[in-house]
Amino acid sequence: MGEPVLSPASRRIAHLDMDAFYASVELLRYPELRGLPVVIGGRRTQQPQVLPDGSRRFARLRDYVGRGVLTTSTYEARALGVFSGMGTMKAARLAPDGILLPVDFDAYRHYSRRFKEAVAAIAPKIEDRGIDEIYIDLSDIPEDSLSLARRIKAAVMTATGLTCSIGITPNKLLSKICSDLEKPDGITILALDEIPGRIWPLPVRKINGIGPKAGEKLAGLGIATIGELAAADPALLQSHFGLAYATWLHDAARGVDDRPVVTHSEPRSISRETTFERDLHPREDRAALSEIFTALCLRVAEDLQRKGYRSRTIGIKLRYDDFATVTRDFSLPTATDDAATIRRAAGECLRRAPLEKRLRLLGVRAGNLLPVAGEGTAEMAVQGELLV
DNA sequence: GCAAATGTCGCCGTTTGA
DNA sequence: CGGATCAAACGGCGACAT
Repeated sequence: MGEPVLSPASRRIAHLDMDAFYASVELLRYPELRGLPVVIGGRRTQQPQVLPDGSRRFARLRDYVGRGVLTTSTYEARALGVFSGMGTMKAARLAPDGILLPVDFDAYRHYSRRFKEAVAAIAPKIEDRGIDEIYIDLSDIPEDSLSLARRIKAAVMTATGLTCSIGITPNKLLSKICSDLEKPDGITILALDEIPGRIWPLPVRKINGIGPKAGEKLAGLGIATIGELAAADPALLQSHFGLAYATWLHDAARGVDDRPVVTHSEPRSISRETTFERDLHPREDRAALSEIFTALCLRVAEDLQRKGYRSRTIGIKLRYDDFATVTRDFSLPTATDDAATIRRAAGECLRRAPLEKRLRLLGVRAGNLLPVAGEGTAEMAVQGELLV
């Protein structure tokens, strides 16, 4: 094709992130907890109890026993050093008086739907990034960024009673960084010529895609800030990270990111996993493990049926008592959503896994998904041809 | 004896088919 | 025919994210 290559028009992309989402939803329900250190999570956390006088009694962190982690904490709890992902027992040491609430995913999904609908009424080009954040392509909307951001925040507040933070920049990478800069309840609008002043002083870990490993490695090279990364010798980066990742690092540090806002996507896998109350031994606890294993397969099958997919590759995940993790896959001749078939395939996987150490977690995954009923999509046609 | 649940993606070694 | 080669698929695993 002799199409001329057009330089992409400059874009305007927002990243919207709900503030302490799970905790904030809980505060709608329990307004008396506002201002207190509140955390969500813990597995087997008790529901608040309603006393005869109508007041509520909440579980305290100090009373928690178990091996769960926190999903979210309020800003008051964060001030005490308590963050999401932290072991609940460890959080209890830091904030024994903190209020501990169980997770209620149905409630969070409900508010998630409502805030996304509210945004969609103003700007429909939305990319879902999980339950509490979205990207929005605002390029086609003729309204200045500040008033648009205010209008979106007001709509979210009206629909949910919740605050959010918004970053607006020419791309997803920068908007994701910016939505975090003025949290909570913030608006950050940034133009490309502000990158040196506002982005380069930040630590490299602020870049979405630089995690603990890459962060440590960069620190070892004396690279702490995004500006230092932007100034780093590309050859040095390439020698430590490989061409592909080094190129991405270099672009990211300079605020270069062409990824589109993707408004539709198909799931790649559906999985269920569970961490046991106590570590289980494959032989001594065979019956218990088998029961859990079958239940996980059943739940995966239910998920597949409910969402209208069949899977051709079943996988398992084992986490041992030393936290080492292994996975095994098994591909089927034809895609399935049947629990017994999944169970047999998962059993094949299990036979190939080491079973000497005690286990703390078991997971079952269905990959290679085919939409089941839907009209003939491109991928169905492709998958069909391969069998001819 | 801390460390959840769910999901995506990329890399790499192996297998397989041409 | 054996060998070299190449691409696609597969399987395992690690990194990263919310």
